[in-house]
Amino acid sequence: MARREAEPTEALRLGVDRSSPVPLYHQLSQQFEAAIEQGRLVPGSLLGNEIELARRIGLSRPTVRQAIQSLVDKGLLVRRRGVGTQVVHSQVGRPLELSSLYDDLEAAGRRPTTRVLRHATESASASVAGRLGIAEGSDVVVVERLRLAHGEPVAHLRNHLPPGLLDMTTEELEATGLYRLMRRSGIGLHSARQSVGARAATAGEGERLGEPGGAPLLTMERTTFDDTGRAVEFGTHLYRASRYAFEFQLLVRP
Amino acid sequence: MARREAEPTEALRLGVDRSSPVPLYHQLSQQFEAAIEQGRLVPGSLLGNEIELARRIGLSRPTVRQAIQSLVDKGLLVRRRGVGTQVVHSQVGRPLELSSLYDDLEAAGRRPTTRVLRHATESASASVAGRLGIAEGSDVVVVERLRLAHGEPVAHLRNHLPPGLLDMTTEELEATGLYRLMRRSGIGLHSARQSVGARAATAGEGERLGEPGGAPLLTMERTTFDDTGRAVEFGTHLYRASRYAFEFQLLVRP
DNA sequence: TAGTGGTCTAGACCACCAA
DNA sequence: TGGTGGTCTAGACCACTAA
Repeated sequence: MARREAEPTEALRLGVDRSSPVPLYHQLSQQFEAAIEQGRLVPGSLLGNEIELARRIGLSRPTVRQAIQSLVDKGLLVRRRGVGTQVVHSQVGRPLELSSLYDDLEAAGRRPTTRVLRHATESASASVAGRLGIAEGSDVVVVERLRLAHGEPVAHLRNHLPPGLLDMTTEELEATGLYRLMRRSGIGLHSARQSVGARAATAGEGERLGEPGGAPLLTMERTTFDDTGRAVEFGTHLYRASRYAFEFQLLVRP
Repeated sequence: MARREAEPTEALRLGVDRSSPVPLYHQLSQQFEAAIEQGRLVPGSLLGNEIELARRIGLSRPTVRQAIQSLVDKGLLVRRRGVGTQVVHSQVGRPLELSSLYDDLEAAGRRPTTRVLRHATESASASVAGRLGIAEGSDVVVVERLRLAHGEPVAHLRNHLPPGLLDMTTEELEATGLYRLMRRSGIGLHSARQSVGARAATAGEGERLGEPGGAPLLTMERTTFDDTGRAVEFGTHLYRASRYAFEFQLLVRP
């Protein structure tokens, strides 16, 4: 006997526009994603089998699979052989992204501002040169910034960049975040290696950040790579632990 | 004129075993990955075009593409339309994984051991119930452990688990990590929401961890979900900042 | 046993990039 | 202008799950 349960996707008006330059699988995955986000596809509901889905929408099965796979990769759907494809049971948060403090603060409505403390070119120390994969003693751009939220210090950011990579003004650095400037100038950010730790503030660090000496600080070191694998930035950052924590969502690699 | 450069993959002895139960695309991607790791494919080298590659190995192009795509997802390869597929220029570290302190310490050769301080069932507080998605006041399993490396305290771990999920003994908890126990009992870990911060140690916390009161500690809160999206664990952990930092690799979502 | 996703094939046309 | 990856099709057989 055929298990004839209500097929939630039947009410979804799925379809694609073949005259659009947007890939068909992407159009489809966006429709599924919107339906999940708006609650039209509730957690646990089945998408229906791929072959029937493909027939109904007028696509081939591989294309439908590609759409579904992209949402599985995002953690929104789960596939079970012999069972079907379901919406995951609980709300998954934002997927992990290369976090930008500026964007994080702005998204939280905390009105980020930046004070540029230093913006210069100097010769690379061994440690900086090693992180950026350039020769020791060659030129590097150094930027030190104080990041504030609602006028209160949140973090002290020190970045080293390879020379000639990014032509930015101090005004631009005060108006937005470093990652946005990079993306805007066509640098394709790809990955980053991060180390997050903690230590007590020195007297000078405490003064800059508005904390007493010895106060706990979050530390982050990060090297960011573009999509050819070249280092485009090395950062050494200090965060007021009383004002900031890193939040992120991890997906397990199968 | 045909650009006839040395084709590094020609010396790679690529091939698949069709009698193996391992998927063909997976066999192929493993061969590429091994070649990259061993330096037989150096950064920047081209893989050769997909159609020719498929012909030489005796696979269809989609299968070869699937193999390549999995390495692109891992950050080992870069595709450029009109150019080809290249090995990324710098060695990328381990991809981001749901980190297990036990595994991290073991991989670093730091001989992790565990002392179970508490292993009991109690009724869920509002905060714990909310994180685990269960009713307030219902039973939860609580585990408190001290994790040591080379006999020195590194972290204090407190976990809450929904009842009936995992039947573990105190001996098992002393012998291995919680994630390994979960995987061993068939729980498919899927994702986690983490928050990492810092604060000063209280006198009691300092005593347990071998730090003076007021010493900086790394804090982590984590809720872990299985592949149906149900919460399987909520943890509140304290790490000695002098002995431990989180290291991880992030990939930017395209 | 019936139904599902997992894998694989052999083509096709298009969009982008470098020379 | 030629070569590359990006997308798409219409099938096929297999492995796993639930009943």
